[in-house]
Amino acid sequence: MGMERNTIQRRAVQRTIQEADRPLSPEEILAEGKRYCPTLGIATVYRTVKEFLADGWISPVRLPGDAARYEIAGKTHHHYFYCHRCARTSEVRGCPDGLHRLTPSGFKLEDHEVVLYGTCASCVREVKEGRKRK
Amino acid sequence: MGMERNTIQRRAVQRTIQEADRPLSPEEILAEGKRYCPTLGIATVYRTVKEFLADGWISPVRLPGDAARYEIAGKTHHHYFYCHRCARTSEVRGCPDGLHRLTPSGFKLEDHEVVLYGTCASCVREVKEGRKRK
DNA sequence: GTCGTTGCAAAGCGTTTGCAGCCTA
DNA sequence: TAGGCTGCAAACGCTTTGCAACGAC
Repeated sequence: MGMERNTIQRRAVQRTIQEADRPLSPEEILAEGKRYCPTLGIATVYRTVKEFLADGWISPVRLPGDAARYEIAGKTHHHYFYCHRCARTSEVRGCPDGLHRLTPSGFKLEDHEVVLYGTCASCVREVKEGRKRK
Repeated sequence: MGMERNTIQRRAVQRTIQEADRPLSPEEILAEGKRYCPTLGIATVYRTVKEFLADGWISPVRLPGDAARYEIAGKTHHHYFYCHRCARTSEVRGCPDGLHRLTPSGFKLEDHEVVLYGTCASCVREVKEGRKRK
């Protein structure tokens, strides 16, 4: 694989992505990665992510209209829930039904992407707390 | 509605979006709009699009990894089929079932996006033709 | 004539790249 | 020690904003 030198920075990025339970944006990788390497820079994050992508070790998660996020490759098929309040992306298991029914006749369906939008559990909780205090 | 003055520029943007048979990016709106107003500037396009969005006249089309595009609002709720062969985006009516079933417990589902990927009817036909000739 | 609107240019913002110095092997 | 790797800062492309001039009403 492309990694020729095993540096603190690369281990930090690798570990960060590995330990995350959701796809991370470069900025999120930087913030978390600094816990393992305080001098970590954003340029290195971008360069390392690019390398890991080329290696096939991670795969890009592209939500409509949002910056790319990255997660370990080879996970089982899944989709995403995007919280518009905290901008975090959670993983969603399973697929909706009837995708083939939607496909126009004559078209060949090969893949699909589903993104759910709304408020995540912790934000729902915070909103409720906020209302109580008023 | 927000439009207080009926300027050439706004009419140009409005007409461009109205006459398009597909969602347009700001850059595409600028290029087309210049046919109706040669002095049209990109800043005005962004400002006008923002206004139209606030007015509810147009709605954003968000495809994964792609820049935002805009189309006339008020169409019935729909999704998109992206053909990876000709890179065209078709409209798909209806929604899959069981979206709520996918939503993690405690989360509040407010919206969703579905993108189908595959081969469109005319590309399916072309591929078949190609095979026959062999 | 007023004042909302425009076009330019500059500023933001996220991402990429050039480069001198650092550090892994 | 060599040269890949890093961090800084500048460059980039797209979008937003400040401002003086313009023009719809």
